Amino acid sequence: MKTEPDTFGIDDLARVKLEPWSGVRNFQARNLMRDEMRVGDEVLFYHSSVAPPGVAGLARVCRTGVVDQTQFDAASPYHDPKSRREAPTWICVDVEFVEKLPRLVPLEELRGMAALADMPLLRRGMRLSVQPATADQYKRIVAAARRRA
DNA sequence: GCCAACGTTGGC
DNA sequence: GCCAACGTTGGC
Repeated sequence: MKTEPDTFGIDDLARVKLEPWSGVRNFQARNLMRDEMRVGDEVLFYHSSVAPPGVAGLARVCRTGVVDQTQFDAASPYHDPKSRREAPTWICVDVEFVEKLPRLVPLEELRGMAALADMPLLRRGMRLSVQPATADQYKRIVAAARRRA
């Protein structure tokens, strides 16, 4: 899951412990949260729009089928006037803090890892804020962070 | 700040 | 349903 640390980063998640992943307004990303994620799924917490971008920490899906309340909030930048309460358009998940990695694993380093060649994150033009990763990719990134802390 | 990539919007 | 225009994302 990608996030801009200036807005909400791993330190913010560490502080609040649990956060509804609201504000996602892309159907593909919503479908991943709504249809693919399960309680207990491990999450790579990725910091974007900073130098350097990279995986900063770990989180976990702790609730699924969460109605994104910002869609009904007229004052929110994520307000969606077309969405109805009886059939909400935007469904997300709650994520809980697991840990801040001992070091940020930069995007550049991820690009250098052969085992990650197929990760959507590394594809050109990939902007999705929620993306799948395999268990193997997850383990390798965590291992890289611990190997050279 | 630039710009490539890509999603969304809206005219037709 | 097509597609050009536009807006956003996000690395650099």
